[in-house]
Amino acid sequence: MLKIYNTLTGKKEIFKPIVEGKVGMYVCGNTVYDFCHIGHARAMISFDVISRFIRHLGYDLTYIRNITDVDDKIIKRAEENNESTQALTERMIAAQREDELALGNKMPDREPKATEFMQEIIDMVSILVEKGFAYQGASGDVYYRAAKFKDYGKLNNRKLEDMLAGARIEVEAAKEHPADFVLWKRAKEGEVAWDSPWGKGRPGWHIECSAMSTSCLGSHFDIHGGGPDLKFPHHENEIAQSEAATGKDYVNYWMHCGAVRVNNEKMSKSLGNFFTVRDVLAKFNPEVIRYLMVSSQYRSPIDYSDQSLQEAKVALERLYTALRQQSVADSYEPTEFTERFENAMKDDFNTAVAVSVLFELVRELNKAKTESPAMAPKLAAELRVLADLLGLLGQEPEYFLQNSTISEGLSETAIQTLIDERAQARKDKNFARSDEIRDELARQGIELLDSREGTTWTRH
RNA sequence: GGCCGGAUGGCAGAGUGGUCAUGCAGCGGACUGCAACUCCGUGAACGCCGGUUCGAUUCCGACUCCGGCCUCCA
Repeated sequence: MLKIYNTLTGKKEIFKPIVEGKVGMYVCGNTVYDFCHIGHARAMISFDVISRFIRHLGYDLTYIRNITDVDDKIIKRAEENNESTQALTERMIAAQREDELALGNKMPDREPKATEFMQEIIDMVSILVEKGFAYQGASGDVYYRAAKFKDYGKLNNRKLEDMLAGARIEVEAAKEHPADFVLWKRAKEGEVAWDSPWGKGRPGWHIECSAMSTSCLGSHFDIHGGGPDLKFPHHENEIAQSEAATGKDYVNYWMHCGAVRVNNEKMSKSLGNFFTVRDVLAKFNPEVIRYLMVSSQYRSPIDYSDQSLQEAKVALERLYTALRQQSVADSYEPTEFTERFENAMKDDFNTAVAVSVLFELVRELNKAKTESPAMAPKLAAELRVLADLLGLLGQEPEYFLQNSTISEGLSETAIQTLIDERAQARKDKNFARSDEIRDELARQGIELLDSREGTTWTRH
């Protein structure tokens, strides 16, 4: 039985889909005006792992993740770059896909773009206007009337009155109430725009998700996820729009991953303290990032630093070392490790515990190599299957261990030449020369491992 | 000010009302020409003050500190 922490209730709840055996999940994706940073990577990886496990449990999952390709920041950035918004968003979408494939994610079933759902968005705004939940202000923008929706604030435990006190931003004169937000924004001269009953313009940020999720999954679906900074106002506003428009419950389980921090501060665009996925991929194998994300529970904050990446890398090396030169059986009987792994994952996707099970399995595998060789391939197979649920250990061990740091260094042939020379020296009992070679390679980050079968190496 | 979430061994990070997390680092041992890998063993923790309890790191309350949201941000 799967338990999920629901932001809406603040509790772990037993998961029960609306339609037995089927799950609809909508995750808020990125606004594509810049490269993905590590915070985006976390959200994408978290929900990838969640989707894998939901499927593993046998549910027929439909996983939707949108792309926001109309927005003020996109317009601004495109202007700065002197390119069209479309050229900018297309470039960034391609870059995102590249990053994500490198990180080992499986793609969502569908990635709807806001620009492809204009009619649905306009229709929903029209309904809200008709029902009195929206109005066109003096500025020409259409606003949502927050005070009219009695449950406004239910996701964040907030009351409209309380929010006034803390309002830090100057209220636009055209709004009836400070908490009102834009559904349709009037275009300025030269901006990308679509025709609407309220004049040429573009959708507000929140309405696109209400329209796309409803359009892809229906007006009431199981899971809605996103990053921690989307809880308010984005998801609160989505609830208000959707439930006012349809008169029905919108989403049963709201899920939010934790923040990635740098120096104990949230990594964010506005603080400018972000590292792009590309920055990190220049220094580490992408799986190292994935391991870092998955080694904590998805809701906990993660501290990002070179040191945390380095530690993740060392941990992964241990896992891969166990699979090195190890045959993997085609089939196996699941052991207690599978059960423990699955139980951890069923408890709100506790990947930290699931990963610890992987390490215990590895110890068992390492022991089996000498103590019960017939078991080893089966344990190796089990390890690979479980790790794959987290999107880990999909690479060839040799590849991971010998290329894990992408940097200039000794070529493989140069390394092999030295290893051959050392083998001769050892045969001649010239251990001084042998150690000299090993030390020299160690200085270059190459660690040698002697065994009966010969010498292998790992690049650190 | 309002609303959330934290505080665990040297570091990272789970979890539990009374026996094990796990990884890295440390220490002892096995293996090795010496190492490394691996294995075995081992020390080490639950912010502070009260309360409940036979017993609390785990439950309850106060306090201190930290983070997030309240404005665009995964």
